[in-house]
Order: sequence, then structure tokens, then C-alpha cells
Amino acid sequence: MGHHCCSKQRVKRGLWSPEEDDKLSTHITNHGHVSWSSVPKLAGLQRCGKSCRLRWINYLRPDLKRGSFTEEEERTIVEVHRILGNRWAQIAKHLPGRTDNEVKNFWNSCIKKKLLAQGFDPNTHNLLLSHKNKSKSKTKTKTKTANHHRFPPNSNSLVFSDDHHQLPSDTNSELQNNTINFECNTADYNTQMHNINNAPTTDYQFLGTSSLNISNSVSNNDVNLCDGYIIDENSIWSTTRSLENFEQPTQTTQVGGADYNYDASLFDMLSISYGFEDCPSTTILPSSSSQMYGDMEQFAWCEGNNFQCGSYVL
DNA sequence: AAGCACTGCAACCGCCACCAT
DNA sequence: TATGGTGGCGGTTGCAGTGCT
Repeated sequence: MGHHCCSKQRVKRGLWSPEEDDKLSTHITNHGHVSWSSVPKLAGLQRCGKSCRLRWINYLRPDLKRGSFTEEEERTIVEVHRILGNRWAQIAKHLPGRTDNEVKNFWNSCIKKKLLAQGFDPNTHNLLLSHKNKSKSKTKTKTKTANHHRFPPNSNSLVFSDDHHQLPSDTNSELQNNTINFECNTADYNTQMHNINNAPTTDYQFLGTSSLNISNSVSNNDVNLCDGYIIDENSIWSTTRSLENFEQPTQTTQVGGADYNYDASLFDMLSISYGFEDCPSTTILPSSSSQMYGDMEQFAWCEGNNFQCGSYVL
């Protein structure tokens, strides 16, 4: 069934003229819109309501940001796309003043090509096979990788408990300045993104070295705890890439559920929120008495005596 | 200068979900 | 419950602008 308003004859199509823009802007500004299907008639336009809506949302709305995307916006798009996939409307919500159409066009015309040029599959954010083979012999290669679907089907967002997560300051001398912003207001993922993009680096890093034990019971190709390093084809471990002073693992001792020694710029929360969908039985046990559990709908993380938990919103 | 290929982006199309009747 | 109207979304198209030969 088509749209009622679009089935009427004498509906103009194609690019909007300045006069049409003016009519639509004036009408919406003065009267708002109760029903888009009634807007063309009331505004004196020979367009269908759907076209009016699109024109207003994508071009005439006063709160739209104009001009090129900034590097920060680009980073945000890549990060959120890594999590959400082609959910342009959701991605656009992280970019005030940008529309889903704009983000989609930018992705298709620019970011996609950049990722491909860098050897990443723009759909999955994984290394393309050809690049994987090239880097296979390099155990410390820094890469980006991610799952295709970050959230369980029908989930809208990720929710963390509201407590600010802090490592016990006196329990491990290797960890300093180790406040991790684990905070994310309910259903406000944007807050989390903003915090991570703007926070001082030390807010999100462990300084020093931590030894990890990765116990991974779902060791198949798509197991992907977070994003970051490829240790081998089957075991992927990670941290955030967006932070400055991001350091590579100092040592990789063994592959496949054994110990890893990392220069631990480890647990960025954004990364931790990734990947549980595909590794429901994964447990991560850093030797510094930290634990994290993940499953499809819930996860939790212990650091010393502090305990954090969160869940997906279904 | 002309013709062609490529690119970016505005707009459209088709589908789905939701709501009112 | 079925149906129709509508809003919203992602995929796709078409065209104007640009660059290359």
C-alpha cells in the first residue's frame, strides 16, 4: 500500500526550488506539522507529504549543521558503525545537527573507501583476508576488528550501572591513574561516546603492565571480545583505538586461551561493551585480580572489590 | 573545446512498524 | 482481527559538478 498523499496527481518531483523551500520553511516555522500529508496543501506546495518531510528534515531544519564532517565526527561514525552497522538514523543521533542521509552519504562516499584503503572490511570492520594473511606473521600488529552485530537483535542500547567505576587505588602498584569511566547513563550511549572522545587519556588507561588470562570457550572465527589487536585468527583481544598514547602489547606469550602479557592500556569501557554477543562464555581474568564476565544479555566486571554490571536493553 | 567517466549528494522508492478505526 | 494511513528508515537512483583525456 502506497502513501495516500503520494498517490495524488500533479505531484512535483525532483530538486526543490528556493521558492518551494521558502514556502515549506515558512509554513513549518509558523504552524509546525500535525500531519505531513496535510502540509503540501496547507503550505501551497505541489509535493507529496513525504517529500516535504524529507526536505525539512534533511535540509531546512534550523538546527542542522552545515559543512564538512570533522575528524571527530568521522571517528564517531566509524565507532558507532562498528557497533550498530548500517543503522544510519541511530548513528546520526550521535552527531548533533547531522542527518541520517548525510551520514549515510558520507559513509558511502568517503569513510568506506578509507577503510578499504586501510585494509578493513567496511561492513564488519575486520581486516580483509588479504591483509590478514599479510600480517599473520606479525604477532604484534595493531589492527582494528569488530563484530558485525554488536547488540542482540531488538536491543536498543547498552546500559551500564550508574556507579563510577574505580579501581582500588592501593591494591596494585602497577596500576596508576586508573580511573575508568564505566559510567553510562541509561540508554544514553552518546554520553559514553562523548566521554571517551574527550576525556584525558589517563582516565581510560591502565598504566603499567598487566598480565591477562583469556579463557575463551568459543574459539571460532568470529569470537571477538573487543576491538584492537589480532593475536591470531581465533583469539582477538583489544583495547580502544581512539585514545592517545595507545600502546601495543609488550609481549604475547601464547595463543589460544593462555596468558598474554600486555602493556595494559586495557579496559576502555567502549571496548568492553563490544563483542559479547558472539562469545557468551568468555571470561577474562587479568592477573591483577580483575574479572569480567560476558554473556548475551548481561555482563559484569569485577575489579578488586568493586563490581560492575550491565545489561543490554531488549 | 568536447566528450567521457567519475563523484557526491539530494531525493526517491519500497518496506516495515505503529496506530486508529 | 483486518485494514488503511502515516511516519520512519535503509537502499538506491539520478543528476549536476568536476576532472581527465
